[in-house]
Amino acid sequence: MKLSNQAQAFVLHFGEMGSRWGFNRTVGQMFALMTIHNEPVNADQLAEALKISRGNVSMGLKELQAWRLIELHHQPGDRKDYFTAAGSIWDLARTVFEERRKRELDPTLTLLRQLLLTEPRDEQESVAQEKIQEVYSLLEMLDQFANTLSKLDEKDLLKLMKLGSGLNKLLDLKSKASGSGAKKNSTRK
Amino acid sequence: MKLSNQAQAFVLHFGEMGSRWGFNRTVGQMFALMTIHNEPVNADQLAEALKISRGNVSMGLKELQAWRLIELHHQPGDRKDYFTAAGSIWDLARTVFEERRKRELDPTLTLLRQLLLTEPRDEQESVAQEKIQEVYSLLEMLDQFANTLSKLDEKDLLKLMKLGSGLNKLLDLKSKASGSGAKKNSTRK
DNA sequence: TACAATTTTCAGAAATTTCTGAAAGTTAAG
DNA sequence: CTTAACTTTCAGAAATTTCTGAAAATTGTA
Repeated sequence: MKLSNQAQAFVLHFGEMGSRWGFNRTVGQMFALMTIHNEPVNADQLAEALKISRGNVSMGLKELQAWRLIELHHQPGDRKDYFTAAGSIWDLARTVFEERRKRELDPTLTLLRQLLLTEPRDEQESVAQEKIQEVYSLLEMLDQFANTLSKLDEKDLLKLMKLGSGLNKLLDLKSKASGSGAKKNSTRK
Repeated sequence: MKLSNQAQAFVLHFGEMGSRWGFNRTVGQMFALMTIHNEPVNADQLAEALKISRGNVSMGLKELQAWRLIELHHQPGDRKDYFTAAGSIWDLARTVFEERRKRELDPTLTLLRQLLLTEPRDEQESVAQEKIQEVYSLLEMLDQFANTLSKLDEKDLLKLMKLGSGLNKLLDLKSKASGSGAKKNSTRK
C-alpha cells in the first residue's frame, strides 16, 4: 500500500502527537492510517506502509483494540484479519475522550478517595488534607462533567460546542429561571 | 523537609500520572509537592524531599515555569529562589487545561489547515482529503469550545459542570427559544 | 489428524527519555 | 574587583520505552 504525500504527512504527524494523546508513535501512525483509509487493511499492509515490523503491528493492533478504536473484519476467502477505524470521526473522538478520562482521572480519584479516609495527625497534615480534598472535589466534578458530555448525542454536543459566548447567556438564563428542580451549589468550602 | 505518608503517596502518584498529563515523573512530583505544601520551597528542599539531583530540580522548575504552574518568590535576607504553586487549585487546573489544549490541539490544527490547501490529485486522495476535513472541523470546534470554557469565570464553570442531566434540558430550552441571534449550524458538510 | 496460513509472544536490541553531577554561569554584597 | 552563594547547563550514564524478528501458538481447511 502506497501513501500519498498528504496521507504520509497526516500519518507522521499523528505519530508525533501520539505520545501526547496517550499512545506511542507507531500506534498513532496505525490509527491515523486507518482513519483516512476507507478500505479495511491487514497487518502486512500496515507493516509495509509504515515500515515497521510485523510484531510491532501485532502489538499496536492489540492496543488499538483495547482503546476500542478499531474493528476487526474478515474478507470472504481470505484468512487474514482486516481492520478499520471504529466508526465515524465523531465516534472516534468520543471514544478517545472516554478512554482518556478513564486513564487520566479514574486512578487519581481512587487514590485521593483513599487518602481522604485517614485522619490528619498534625497541623501540617491537616493543611495537606485540605488541599487533597480540594483537588478531589475538582477532579470529581470534572469527571462527572465529562461523563455528562459523553452521554450527549451528536446533535446536542454540536449545539453546545457552537454556543460560544452564548453559553454565558444561557447560564444566566438558568439562574434566573431556576425553578426547574436543580440543586443549588452546596459543596463549596 | 520531611513528607508525611499521605503527602508521600500523593506526590508519588502524581509522579506516576505525570506522564499522562504531559510532564515527566519528577516534574509531576515537584508540582504535587508544591501544591499540597503551603510554604514556598527552594530547590534544595525539593531535591532533598524527592531524593533527586539538584540539576534535575533546576530543569523541572524551568519546565513548571514554562507551564505557568509555579511562581518565584524571595524571602527577605535569603538569596535562594523560592517557589509556590501558582494560585488556587482552580487556577492550576485551568492553567493545565489551557496548556494542554495548546500542546495537544494547536500543532495538529496548523498541520491540517496546511494539508487542506493542496488539491487532491485522484480519487484516493479525495477520500483522504474529506476525512482530513472532518477531523479538522471537529478539532477546530473542540478548540473553540475549550476556549469558551477557559473564559468562563469560576462561578459559571461550576454552574455548568454541576448541571448534569440538566444540560439536556437547557439545550432543549435553547432550541425552542432560539430567537436570540445565535447562528444556525452552517459548517456541516 | 496433518499442514499451511496467520497471529502472537517475548527476549534482547535499539531508540528515546530522564537523570546526575561537575563545571560554567550569574548575581549580590563587601 | 573579588568572593561566596546560588542557579543553570550539558555530556554522558542510567532508566525506560519501543521495536525487531525468530519461535511458539492458534486457526481454518482438507
